[in-house]
Amino acid sequence: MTSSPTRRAPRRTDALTRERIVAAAVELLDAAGPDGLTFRVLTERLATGPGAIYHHVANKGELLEAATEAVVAEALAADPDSPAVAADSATATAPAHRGPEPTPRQRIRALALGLSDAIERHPWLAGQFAAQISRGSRLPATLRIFESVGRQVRALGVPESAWFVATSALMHYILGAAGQNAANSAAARELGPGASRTAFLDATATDWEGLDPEEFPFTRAVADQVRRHDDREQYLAGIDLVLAGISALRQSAG
Amino acid sequence: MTSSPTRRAPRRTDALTRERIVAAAVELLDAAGPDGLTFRVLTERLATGPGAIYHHVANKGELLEAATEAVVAEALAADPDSPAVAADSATATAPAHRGPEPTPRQRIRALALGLSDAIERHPWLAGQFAAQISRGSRLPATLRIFESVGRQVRALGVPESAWFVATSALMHYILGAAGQNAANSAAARELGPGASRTAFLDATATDWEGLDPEEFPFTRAVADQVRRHDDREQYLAGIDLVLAGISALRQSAG
DNA sequence: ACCTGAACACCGTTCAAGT
DNA sequence: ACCTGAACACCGTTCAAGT
Repeated sequence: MTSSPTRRAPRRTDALTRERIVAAAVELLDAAGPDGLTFRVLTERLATGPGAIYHHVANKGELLEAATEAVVAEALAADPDSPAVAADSATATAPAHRGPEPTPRQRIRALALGLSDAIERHPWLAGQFAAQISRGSRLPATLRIFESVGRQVRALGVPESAWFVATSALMHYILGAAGQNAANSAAARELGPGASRTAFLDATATDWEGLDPEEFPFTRAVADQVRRHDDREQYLAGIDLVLAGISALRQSAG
Repeated sequence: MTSSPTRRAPRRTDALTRERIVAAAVELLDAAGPDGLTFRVLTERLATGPGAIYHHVANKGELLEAATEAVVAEALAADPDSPAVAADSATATAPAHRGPEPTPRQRIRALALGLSDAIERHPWLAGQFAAQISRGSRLPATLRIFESVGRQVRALGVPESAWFVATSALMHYILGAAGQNAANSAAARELGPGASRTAFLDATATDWEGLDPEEFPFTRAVADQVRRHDDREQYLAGIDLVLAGISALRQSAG
C-alpha cells in the first residue's frame, strides 16, 4: 500500500533548499495569484511538511519578499548597469557590447519596459511592490529598482538636489502604470482565451461612457481614447512626460 | 445569569445599517491596520453575529471597498469641484467662494495634499489604492480620484490626446509618493511615541549609507539628502515636476 | 426582512519527536 | 542540522433556525 503504483506527489530527490522553496512559490504565485500560495499546496508540491519549510524561511512574508526579489533580480539583469548584474559579474553569458553606448533616456525606457514585462508575466508583483512601498521598510526588491532608476537619473545630468524627487517620480510612474496595464491584461485574459486586449478596453470604454455625466464628465470624455489605446505606446509616452519634467527642472534649478 | 451585571458588549440600540458597519470597519482599520479588520472583532464591536453583517455586505472585499470609498469621498469633499461634492450639492455647510478662483495648478496641489492627508490618517488606504489599481477593475474610489485629477488636467489646457497620459502620470505620483510618505510616518510612530519623523529619516539614511558601495552607489549618494528631507516640500516638488512635464508636452504636441 | 450563532473548510504557525 | 506531521488558534463564510 505504501508503494502502490498509483500516481502520487513525486518523491523529493534533491535536498530542500531555500532556492527550491522560492522557485516553487513563484510558480504557485504565477499560476494562482497571491491567494494561491499556501503552505498546504507548497508542502504538497515540495513533498514535505510545513516544518521543513519553516526551517528555511521565517514566515510567509519572508517567502513573498524572497519571491519578489528573485523575480526582480531577473528583470533587472537585462540592464547591464544594474546592481543585480554588477553583483553577479561572473556570468559569461551576458552580451558584452553591441553598437554604441545607449543614452540614459534609452536605458530608462528599457528599464521601464523590462519591469513592465516582468509584471505582465508575474501579475502578483504589482501588489507586492505596492505593499513594499506603502509599508515603508525599503526591502531589497524595491531598493534595487530605486537604485537602477536613480543611476540613470544621475546620468541624465540632473542636479544632485533633485535626484530624490526625480527618481521617485519616475519610479512611481513606472511601477504604477505597469501595474495598471498588467491588470488590464489579466482582466482581458479572464474574459476568455480568445477575447483580446482590445475587447476588454472596449468594454471598459463602454462602461465609462455609461457613467453619470454630472459626476464623471472627464472620465466619460476620455473613454473613447481608451478604446483605441496602445498600452506600450501610452506607457512610453508617460515616461517621456516625466522625463520632460525632469529636464525642465534641470534647466531651471540646475 | 443571562442578565448578569458584569460588563459586556454594549447592547445595540440603533438598527444595523451598511453605513454603521462601514464606519466600524474604518475605525478598526485605523486602529489596527488591514489585519485588524476581522469579522470576529467586527461582530463584537457591533454586538451581532456574522450573519447580520453578511446581510448588508456581500463579503470582506466589498467591505474594504466601501470603507475605502467612504474615506476617499470625505477627502475629495475638500475640493469644491469634486464629483463627491457635486453629487451631494445639498450640503449648505460648504464654503461658497472666498477670494479669486484658484488656478488648476493650485487645485492639483490642494487635491494632492488632501489625498496625502487622508492616507496619513488612514495608512491602510495606500495598500487599498494599490490593490484597486493593480486589480484593474476601476472601482469607485480610484475612479473618483482619476476623475478629480483629470478635470484639472483638462483645465490646464492639455490637448485632448494627452489627457489620459497626463492624468495617469499625475495620479500615480500623487498616490505612490503619498503612500511612501505615510509609510515613513507610520514607521516613525512605531519607533516610539517621542521619536520624531526626523529620527526615523536619520535611521534610514544611516541604513542606506551602510549599503554595499558596489551594488548601491546611487542610493548611498542620495542617503544624506534623505536625512534633511521635508516630506511635504519634496512631495510638492514632485507634483511640480510632473506638471512641468505636462506643460512641456502641451507646447510640443499642442 | 432582518438577525442569531453554531458549524465548516481552510489558513499560517508551532513543536515534540524522529533521523 | 534537517525534516516529519499532528495539533493549535484563528480566519472568512454558510445556513438552518428564530423574530
